[in-house]
Amino acid sequence: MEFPNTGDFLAGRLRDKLGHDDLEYIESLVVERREAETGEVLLSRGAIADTSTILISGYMFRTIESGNQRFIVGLHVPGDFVDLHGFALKRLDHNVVAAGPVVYGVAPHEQLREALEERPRVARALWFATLLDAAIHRKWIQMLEQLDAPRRIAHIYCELHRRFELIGQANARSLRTPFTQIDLADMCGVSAIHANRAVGKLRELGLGEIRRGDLYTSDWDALRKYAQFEPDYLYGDGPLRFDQDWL
Amino acid sequence: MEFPNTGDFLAGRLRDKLGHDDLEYIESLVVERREAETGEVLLSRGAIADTSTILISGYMFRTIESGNQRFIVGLHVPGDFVDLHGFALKRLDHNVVAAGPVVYGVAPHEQLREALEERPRVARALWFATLLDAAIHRKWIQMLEQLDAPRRIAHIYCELHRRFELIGQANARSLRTPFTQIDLADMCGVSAIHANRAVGKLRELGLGEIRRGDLYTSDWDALRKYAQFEPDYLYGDGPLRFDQDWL
DNA sequence: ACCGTCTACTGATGCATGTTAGCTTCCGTG
DNA sequence: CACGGAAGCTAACATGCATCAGTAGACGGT
Repeated sequence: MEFPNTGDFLAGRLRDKLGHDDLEYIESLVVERREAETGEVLLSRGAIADTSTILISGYMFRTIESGNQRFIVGLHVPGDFVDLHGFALKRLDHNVVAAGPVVYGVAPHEQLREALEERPRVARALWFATLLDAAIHRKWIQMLEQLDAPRRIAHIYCELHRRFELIGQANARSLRTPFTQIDLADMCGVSAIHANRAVGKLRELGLGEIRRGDLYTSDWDALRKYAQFEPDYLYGDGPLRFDQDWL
Repeated sequence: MEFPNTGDFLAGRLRDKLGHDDLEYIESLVVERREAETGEVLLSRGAIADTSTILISGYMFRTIESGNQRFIVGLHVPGDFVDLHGFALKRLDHNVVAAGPVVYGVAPHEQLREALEERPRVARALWFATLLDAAIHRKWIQMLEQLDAPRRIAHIYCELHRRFELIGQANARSLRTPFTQIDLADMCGVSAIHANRAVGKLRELGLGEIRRGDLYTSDWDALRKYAQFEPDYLYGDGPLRFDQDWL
């Protein structure tokens, strides 16, 4: 994966929503490429940022700290802008942390502001990206209200798998992540011990084997059914399909 | 409360973020005022809307249905646009339901689109509103991951109280809502029976009395402490204060 | 090779919450 | 006034999950 101007690493989720020149334009906003290690805090709550960040490879967490405890409130996959909201809100209400080794790009707000003013299609695509984040948040709320721990874990992996499908990077029999069981626990709102039992239950049920964060399964459909996973909220190809005409 | 052109019922949360003429402009987008009864579904998942809705009085729920069960994933108070995201996403991923008797305004997308193009400050204020929704979603995720049922209920009332403060409608000793204990249960992801226990516990602890949805308390601070409520995420006056200069 | 640390895993016990069932109070309506 | 439905409430038992205690393997540093 080269950089810059390769034309295939950026704006993953928007890839088939925008024309070639808009995509190239978005790429051109990224002036620098950086790397970070597991656990590195890329953006801190309360800090004022003058750049926005796009994830190129790896995973990032959105976390909220509260009394020595960490809560994971969102996940990001390659191609996601992780802090577009920081552009408009100025100060972030949460942290952004590297879930494993990551590569990311940096886009100065100054140039983003210019983009918003001069490229209405790009402006709306970026707005769409933040609205998609909100839709995913809502699904997590429902997931936490409805599902028990094993199903929450299954749902998270199903969501990630679908998100990788949407950027053409899904694998038929596995999904590789750097997540520890502690990470899974912090996403699901359960203790690490219980996350371990939940992982054990998925194995026991024959739905999937999670080893060092990597999920191996022979039957995604069974896993999706178990987790009651319905992908509509990701605005891919289903009934809620994102309306391209609008852009 | 008259209509239209009263200048004081709309854009509650944006009131002190925009100038007078921008507020008037937003008001002018609302071409019709309507009413609805408890439980009425104002917007259905999957439907295509050509208008956006602003809540004038009462409460609305955002709900997701799943297998005969209803999950409440968000709340709205007067002055909130409840479906701005419907404007950009076209199809909604969830329902919007009247939590009690409501009055609301309707703004055609056509005019909103014009507003976005001709009034960059208004466009950014509306974007801010959707980002604020997302920040609230994140807080709910954390709340569900961290708190037990009594604290979740307390947190929800503290959040509502603060949101009413921000639009100048808070009451020092009470907060009136039309919520049933079933509604509270569906917000907290617990059974109705357990919501009842949680309400009983708050009463037992002397933190507040909830009767037919109305909360009476003599000590908001104690309630906030119990719920570990930190209002920063609402982007009011705290350290995360919304940056007016930016608009 | 040794040590400490991090991650995965297991069992025992208690609290939080779900489920089922039945009862009461309130309120609108015939 | 009688009635019925919806909301609030209570009890008894079952399950989910937290907590505490402890073991074992992987890994990096010395």
